Amino acid sequence: MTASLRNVITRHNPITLLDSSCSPVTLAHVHQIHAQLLVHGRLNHPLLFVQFLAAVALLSPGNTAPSSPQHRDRQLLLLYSQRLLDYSPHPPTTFALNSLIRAHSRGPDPASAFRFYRRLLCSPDALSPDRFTFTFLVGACGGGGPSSSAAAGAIAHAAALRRGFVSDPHVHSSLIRMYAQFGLLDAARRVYDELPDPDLVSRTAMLGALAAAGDIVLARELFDSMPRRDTIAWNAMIAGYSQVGRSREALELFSSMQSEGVRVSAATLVSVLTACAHLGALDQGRWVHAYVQRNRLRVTVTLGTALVDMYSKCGDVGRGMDVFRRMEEKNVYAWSTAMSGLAMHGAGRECLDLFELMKERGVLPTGVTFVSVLRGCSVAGLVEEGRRHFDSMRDQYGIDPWHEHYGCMVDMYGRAGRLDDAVRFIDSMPIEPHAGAWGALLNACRIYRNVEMGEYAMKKMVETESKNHGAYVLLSNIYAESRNWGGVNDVRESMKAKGVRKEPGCSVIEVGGEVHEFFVGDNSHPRYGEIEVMLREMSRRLRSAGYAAKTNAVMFDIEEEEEEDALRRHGAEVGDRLRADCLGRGREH
DNA sequence: GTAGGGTTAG
Repeated sequence: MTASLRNVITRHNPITLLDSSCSPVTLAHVHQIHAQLLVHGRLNHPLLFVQFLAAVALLSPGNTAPSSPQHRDRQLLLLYSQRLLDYSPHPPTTFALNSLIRAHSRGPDPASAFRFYRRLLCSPDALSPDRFTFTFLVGACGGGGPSSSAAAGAIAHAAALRRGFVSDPHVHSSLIRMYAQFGLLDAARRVYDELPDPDLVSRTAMLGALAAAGDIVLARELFDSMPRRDTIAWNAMIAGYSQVGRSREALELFSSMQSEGVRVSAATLVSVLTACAHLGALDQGRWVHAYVQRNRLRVTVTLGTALVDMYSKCGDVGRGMDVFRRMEEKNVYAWSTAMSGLAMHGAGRECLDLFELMKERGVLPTGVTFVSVLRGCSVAGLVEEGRRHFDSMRDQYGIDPWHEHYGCMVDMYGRAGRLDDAVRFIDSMPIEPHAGAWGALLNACRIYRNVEMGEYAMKKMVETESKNHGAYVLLSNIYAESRNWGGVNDVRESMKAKGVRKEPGCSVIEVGGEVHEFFVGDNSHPRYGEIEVMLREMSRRLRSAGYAAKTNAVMFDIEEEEEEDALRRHGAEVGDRLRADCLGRGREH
């Protein structure tokens, strides 16, 4: 039960039917409380009446599946508070309407917050909006829900401007965040520049806006220029680095944060875990997990999800599932993350079992969930089941498949060797196939050595995305596997002619908490000499154990004699195996 | 009596 509602009951009414541990509060509870308050005549006090109204309105937020009983209850609670307002024995106040605007800003239809704003303006009691009104109203426009819109946000902004509230610190920072949510960086900046000396919160909001727009350099400049930085400001900067994939900088900043003695929060750790997941930095990720346990931090859904993701992406899916099982609350993010981890590690059946469990628990899948479901089917070779799930997306959940889902389906048919079905599937697509769909087909052609269809897929892929080097590399590998060196050469020539460049491959490994990055042919590491000696030794032992490097298909754009050498240092396929076989040993799994 | 900035899945 929320503190505010408890206060209403206990402070003013000694007879309470409710014990403080009974949460969540349902409509039935509210009826009981309402009855008690009425019986004791408490609602005759305007102040208590409006406090009750506000408490009921604010019980409603939360993202629950539309089909769940909690969701219906929450909707009804919102309606209940409106009825309280409609049938109130007291004239409405700005406070009461603010509460409803606020409640709607967190609900499923934030735009309806405007209904109460209008009611405020048109009220016969000459009410006027205050700084709270605009903070809630602007907040209702962002959020990214189905009814949030930048146009509504601009209207709220204009109204706040007309009434002189944009320099209120709360309104100011809400405006910056709202515009940033719509990707309107310039609008956010204009608001920001309006104040000569924005406070810490507005600065942090602007920092976040810059980072979200990808301007991490400016974000860092703002961060460095801040006269004061609290935990949230640090979090915003670390999250910014994590989100744009500058994971090492995220970890570096986290380390400075600690040496400066700034308090670390759960949100900090979530961003740090994202960075660890990106880098495959298992040791650092484990350190974060230990930190959580040592400090007895509550494993919230967000933190738990980040841990599951980190363990899965760093190769320890078992530990990830341990964390997942222990999580108290599991939302669709948590389930999708766990499913993605299982699919990633080839545990397709387990991924699908988890999907069934998730539905049983009343959690509604999203498009992202279905990406994991289809991957699970793909890796487990469950073509028919995959097809059923794919069809259920639209039929049962009203989700129109995205490019990713079509790509997964092609991959599924392709991996199963059903190349003709894959092509038929592409032909039947209601949207224009993207490079990824052709890429999946091309990859299947490589697996099943179908040169002719591979050439066709390559042609289509290049038509869709002329600079996609992946297409060239895949086709070149097909030629290489069939020992068609002329074909390999042709691909190389045509890449040169079209100015397509293959990005140098890059491997990342973490040793003793430090992340090391290696590009193809890169010998700039300070301990390169030692590494080289070790690689030779590993190569020798692998050979004596009967392992033959698969050089024919992997190589691209490298001279034959360099091949095996380069493979040991790098290589998408073989490099990973080397790493898993040799360096990964000794780690606890 | 109400409020703002940072955190999770492809």
